[in-house]
Amino acid sequence: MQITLKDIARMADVAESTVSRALNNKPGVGEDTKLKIIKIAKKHNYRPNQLARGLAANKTNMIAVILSEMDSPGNIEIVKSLEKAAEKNGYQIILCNTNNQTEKEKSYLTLLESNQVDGAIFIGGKLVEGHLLRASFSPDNNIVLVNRLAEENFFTSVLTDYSQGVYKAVGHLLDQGFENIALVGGEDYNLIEEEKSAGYKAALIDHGYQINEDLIFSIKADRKSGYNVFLEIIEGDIIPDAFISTSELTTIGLVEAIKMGGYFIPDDFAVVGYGDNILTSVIDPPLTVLSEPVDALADYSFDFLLKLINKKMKDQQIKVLTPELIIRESSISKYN
Amino acid sequence: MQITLKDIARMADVAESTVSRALNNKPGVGEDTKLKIIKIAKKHNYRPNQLARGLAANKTNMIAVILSEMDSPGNIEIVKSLEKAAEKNGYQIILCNTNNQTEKEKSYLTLLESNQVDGAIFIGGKLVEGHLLRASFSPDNNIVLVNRLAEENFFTSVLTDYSQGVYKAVGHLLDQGFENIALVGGEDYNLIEEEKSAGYKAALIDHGYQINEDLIFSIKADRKSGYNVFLEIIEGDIIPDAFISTSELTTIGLVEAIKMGGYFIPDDFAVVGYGDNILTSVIDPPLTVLSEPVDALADYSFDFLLKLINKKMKDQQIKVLTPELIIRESSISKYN
DNA sequence: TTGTAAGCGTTATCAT
DNA sequence: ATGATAACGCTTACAA
Repeated sequence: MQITLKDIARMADVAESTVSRALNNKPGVGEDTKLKIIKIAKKHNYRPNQLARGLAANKTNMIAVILSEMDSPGNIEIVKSLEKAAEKNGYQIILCNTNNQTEKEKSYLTLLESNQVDGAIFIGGKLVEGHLLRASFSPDNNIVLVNRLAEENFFTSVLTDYSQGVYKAVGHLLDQGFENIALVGGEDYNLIEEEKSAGYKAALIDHGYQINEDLIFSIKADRKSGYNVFLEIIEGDIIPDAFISTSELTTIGLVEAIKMGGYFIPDDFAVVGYGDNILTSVIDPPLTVLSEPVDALADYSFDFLLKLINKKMKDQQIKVLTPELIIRESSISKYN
Repeated sequence: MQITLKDIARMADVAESTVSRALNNKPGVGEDTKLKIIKIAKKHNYRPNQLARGLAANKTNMIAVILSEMDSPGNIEIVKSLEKAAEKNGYQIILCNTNNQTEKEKSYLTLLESNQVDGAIFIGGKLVEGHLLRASFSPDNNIVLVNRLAEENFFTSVLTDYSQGVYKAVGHLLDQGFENIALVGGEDYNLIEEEKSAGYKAALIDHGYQINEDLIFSIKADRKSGYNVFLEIIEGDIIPDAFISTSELTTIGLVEAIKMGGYFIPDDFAVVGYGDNILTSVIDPPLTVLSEPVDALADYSFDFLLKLINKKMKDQQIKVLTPELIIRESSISKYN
């Protein structure tokens, strides 16, 4: 069995409460008794039982980070950044992966509802559903959303401005002389997808072009779908000369399909992908990408969560960050 | 405030213990009272406080998975597989990333020592150090090691047989007519690196070749080091015609450097990489790789941990799994 | 079948 | 400055 507060109290010949105060640096302990207690604790490698502590203090110093998708290096980057912020503030992170399954999300939500964590950050995922919305109604459930939208915007959230991102990408491709730009977005009917196509359309119109709905594709955000959509497209009536792909995995698949078909990037098709990370960086040729502000997403969301936990958040906060367009070979026209 | 057992007991007009029994499907509750209680609990969306439950029962149904490296897709695959196993057995996973930092490992170890988790699985990382060894002495600390060695083998562990893996790779390359095979391994002086070079040497000798120590390289297991080691090698005296790279990230860097130098794979240099996953699959040309048995690693390690937790492990167990050589274009000689 | 009560290891309140 | 004690929400003998 582990050594407990009580044991230490006995050994130091003081009350448990004194030991607790001493070990937690709380006022009201004599300097010498404090030293004595600390020494004994160290000697016996004392570790406070966090369950008991959490139960008594109603605070665990743990937060849950709930990930919709673990195969996205961009998400992993956000997590790593969150880890740093958490460590700096004395919090530990529980990382949970839902694989976009609502059931798993519900199950992880109980971490919050059963007081195992002080708050939760949800990264990515589908439009917020009822269970999350209901949970958010309790002021005890501190929730921050990252890159995720809800019909009604009750949530403290940090968002990437996909609309702006796609707008930039379209502008760049038009500059390069590409005129038939296809948008490959996610299939989930949700507001984020709407944003993407809004940015796409706005950019085209602002530059004096027509919108062709047949060049907007909604597919599952995985590699295979990215691959298949290209096969489908080249069988179609309108063949684009450029692609904007708005998820990491579809980008991978799309590029694969293009190369497998014997076409060249950017000569036959220009490509703007998503996410500036190890996965997209391995692709040949070097890919122009919309780069997510991963560190800022992490910093803002952790900061918001901390404020929620400490009841320092007066009004609901929403922070919108703009992705950066990093231009590389895959979108540079040979005619330029 | 959340609703508690006591509240439900009051509403149902029974004792708390009865509620506890009813909600935990324990014997000794009348069918009708049980139904009544469950109904009330459901109606009020009751969630047991897991801290209190863990404190009372000395069991949290959570395990920690402590990852040395989050950028390795292979490790992520193991985690995903562990998640499935955990879910099936009613456990929740706390995922922790140490980034190979001993300090972080120590800090996460307190999850075990402070009873927040029932056990821990350590994936990858350096040779086991004192803190882990000491922790393992307490029978309360249920620990399983995956792909990690200790000087003294006190740990329940699941291992990939890197020696066998490299042995296979060398044999294959020799078959293909490559005769100057370089081994690019990790820098950490630890037993795993020794195993790799042991497999390398054994294969060469068994096939009647000499060993050239200058063809064995020990570098940091990251992308940049993989890149740099190639630059260094082509400046050297002996130029190899094939590479075996034993980590995912060095493989990426190595291939990059080869291509950047204007060389072709496999014509100028054959390459056998490590890890059959999304990252290595994106590389052009398709890479011959040593494929880690990720699912088996996960299944065995979770199974072992469960046995440890339930005190069903009689003797210390060590399971060794052999990686598979998946042959693709990058190691096929044009002269064959 | 059901209730009573002790106990898990802390923190926090109130005396002293 | 220190101690005694209740409380956190649950589980589990033991009693009824």
